[in-house]
Amino acid sequence: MPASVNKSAKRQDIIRYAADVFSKKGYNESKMQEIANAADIGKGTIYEYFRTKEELFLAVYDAWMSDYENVITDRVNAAQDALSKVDAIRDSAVEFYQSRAGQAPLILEFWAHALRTDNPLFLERINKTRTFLKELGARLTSDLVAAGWFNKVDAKSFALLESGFSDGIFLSWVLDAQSFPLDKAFTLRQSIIGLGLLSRQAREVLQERLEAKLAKGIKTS
Amino acid sequence: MPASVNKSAKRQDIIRYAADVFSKKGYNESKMQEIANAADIGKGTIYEYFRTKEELFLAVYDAWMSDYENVITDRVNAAQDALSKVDAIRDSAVEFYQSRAGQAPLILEFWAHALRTDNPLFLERINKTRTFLKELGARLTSDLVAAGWFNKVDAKSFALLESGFSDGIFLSWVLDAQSFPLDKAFTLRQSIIGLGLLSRQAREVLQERLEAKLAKGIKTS
Amino acid sequence: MPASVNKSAKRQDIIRYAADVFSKKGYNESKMQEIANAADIGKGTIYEYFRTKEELFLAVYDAWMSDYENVITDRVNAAQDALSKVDAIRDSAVEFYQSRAGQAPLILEFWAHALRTDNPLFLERINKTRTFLKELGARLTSDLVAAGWFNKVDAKSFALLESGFSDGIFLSWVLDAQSFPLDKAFTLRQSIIGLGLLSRQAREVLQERLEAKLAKGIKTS
Amino acid sequence: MPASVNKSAKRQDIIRYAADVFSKKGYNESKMQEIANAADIGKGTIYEYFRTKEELFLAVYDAWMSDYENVITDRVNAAQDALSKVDAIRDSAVEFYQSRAGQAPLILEFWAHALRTDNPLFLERINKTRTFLKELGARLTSDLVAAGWFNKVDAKSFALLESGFSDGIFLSWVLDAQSFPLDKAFTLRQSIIGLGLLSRQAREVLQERLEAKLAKGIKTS
DNA sequence: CATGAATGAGACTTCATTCAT
DNA sequence: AATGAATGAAGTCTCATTCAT
Repeated sequence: MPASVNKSAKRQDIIRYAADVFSKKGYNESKMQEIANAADIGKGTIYEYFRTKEELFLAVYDAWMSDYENVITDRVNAAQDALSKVDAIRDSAVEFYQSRAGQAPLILEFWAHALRTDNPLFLERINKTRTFLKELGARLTSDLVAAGWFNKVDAKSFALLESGFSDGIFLSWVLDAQSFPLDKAFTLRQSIIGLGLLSRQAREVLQERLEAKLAKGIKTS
Repeated sequence: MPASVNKSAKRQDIIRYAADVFSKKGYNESKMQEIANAADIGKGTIYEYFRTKEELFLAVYDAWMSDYENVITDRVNAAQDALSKVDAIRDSAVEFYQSRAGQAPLILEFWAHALRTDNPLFLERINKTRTFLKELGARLTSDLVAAGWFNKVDAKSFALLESGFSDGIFLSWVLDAQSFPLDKAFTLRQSIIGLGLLSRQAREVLQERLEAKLAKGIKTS
Repeated sequence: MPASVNKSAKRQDIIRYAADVFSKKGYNESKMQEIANAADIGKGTIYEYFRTKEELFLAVYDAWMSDYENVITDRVNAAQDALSKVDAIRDSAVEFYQSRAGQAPLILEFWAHALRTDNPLFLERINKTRTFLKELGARLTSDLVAAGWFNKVDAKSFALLESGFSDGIFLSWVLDAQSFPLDKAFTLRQSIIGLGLLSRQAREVLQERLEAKLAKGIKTS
Repeated sequence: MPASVNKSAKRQDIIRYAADVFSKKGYNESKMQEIANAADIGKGTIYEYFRTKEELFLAVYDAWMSDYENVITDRVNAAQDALSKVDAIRDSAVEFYQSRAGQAPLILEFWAHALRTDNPLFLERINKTRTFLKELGARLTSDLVAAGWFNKVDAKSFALLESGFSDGIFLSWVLDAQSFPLDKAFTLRQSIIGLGLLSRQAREVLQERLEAKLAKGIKTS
């Protein structure tokens, strides 16, 4: 009779409603009672599915990030060559963030919470996705170098940086109240990364030195 | 006898100790009593200088960001030409973040708090620094284009993106437990932005299209 | 098992215990913890039934005054003629106050609180009972005039004054540490009001003038 | 140079300003800082003249009541015969209350505070004035009986009751937001007390019994 | 399984009072 | 004498969590 007929489905239900509440109020201002009301269940029922508020919060983040990884994986697998795979990542990231624009502050809340809680699971979960993205990025970068599209670049360093770029654009977008088009920003990012800004003349002067740096990456010494 | 002999100095004292506590515990887990203990003053004394916990939190952020802006302004002013000014920004950002590595989580905490509080002062304060950085970045970018170092690029769009890049790298650094050298990352960022990753052959194919995108920026339609 | 098995009964319980505490300590010196202890419940439980301390205080007063009005109404209805109804009011007032002698200071506390709080509900509640008593008094006075027991007197003015007399006697009784018999005082009051103090000779001199004043009441000019 | 050049005068100053603040806010909501501001002195200065907030409060009440007693004493002494002395009391009471209408709630606050504080001085001070009034009233009543104006009445009982009547009218006046003319109410009171309400016929029936009660007063059995 | 009444630890904030200047 | 910065005890109210039904 209810929308969710088994434990797992109901768990998903709660996560969905909790995500809404957490998004709007942040972790500390979200009350278990409010989440229960949103999910139209009793306050005690939440505790049948999650031991603590923190565990629920983690589950919400986990659901978001798993969705994110899955969307990207699907799109990347569907793309034929490295170049289209890169586009696939960019497009799925943009679409994903935009489709959940209302919940975007949640991500910041997770990051902040992960840094302040004693519970190591939060940082672990964050790094799971970060590692997924960095490895995927490094793999594609290597492919693009191998295919002759890219100059030699330290793939791991670049992937780390690039995932930072993405998060940074997303962060700007959120702090600026989503006032600029996210897709355009990601496209511009790609143009910059691809072409660089230097003029022909400047490039002639600096090329050698900069190529060395790209190849070396950010490794210590 | 006391370290601080006047109201203003004592206020700074409290801000300094509060910054430590907020950094370690986050906003909600930081207790006024704990801050008072750290500053070795009575709990009530804090309220002689700050009306609420939130006001103190804002003052801590304001102090941080004001310092940041001042450091950058000084270094930029001391630099002679646009190219060294760009380096000055990069260097002062890196040094500033590194010198306060322990308080880095504070920034995330502010961002998260700003997005959920009803108090508009938080977002306003954040945007003050963001605007400062974007305008400085746009100005320098225009100079570099005018000087022939850069190809034509929409300066405001690029500055927005670049400040996002910086925040993103900083974010990565914090979430990765500061496990990579921040200066190397910023240097690599600069190489990428300058030279781009495309190989000579790929560049020939894509140059025209990408240059158009750089000139256009992220403006809508 | 518990003394109160439903929400409403438990609410009444809390009101009863709160009345005790408020009576003994006054509003400000009564602590929620103390009331909770008296009622043998958790501090938080009070807040399940009353949103604030003030709301609880109002509920205590409301319960007292509702009881008071009900007692009087019952007794007045049971009395046959106007004269016995007047006695009924006097008797029920005296008995009511005496039966709750220990809580008498509460009334003063309400009056004082009502005059200083911003919450208009307090004065409204006070005036509800005052209006009830004044209207009842005016009605009976008119009946007694009509029945020839009383000379012509402005019924509303007299009722206002008489309810003031009652409160005044009660006030004296409380401030004098309840050191005189309340019933005797009310009886004496009734004798004075009925017969007046003037001697036969004085009456002859003053009767006409005073009767005019009684008929006129306290209306302006 | 200052308005008050000696300790005693400054003490009076503080009392005056404190009376204003206490009147407006009540005891608990009046803050020492606020009183200091009103008196345009430093917070600590109040403590040069009063040991505690309660002592200041008591001093305010004492000043009020001393003024009250003095006004009445002066007017009563100026009156020639017992009958005019009675009028003098009534008039000075009415005028005094009206001249300080804004501070009227203060009296209630005192009464309430006296009943709840452990400090016995409050009730003692209240009873000082009450005794003054009751003794004065009893003396005048005896005079009026002796002079043949009044029937035989227990003077002490009547004086007790009558001072209760006065307080009761004052109370009504305050709780009804001073919406009726106080002088008219006191005049009506006097008419009732003098003449009584009973009609000629009723009086014939009840006279004997009521006169016995008046003579007996409220003494216990 | 589901619930929601009960709980009490704990936080922020207030403010009377002190005391060094 | 006058001040006001400093204090910390104390109070109201919140809310995650429990558990009997």
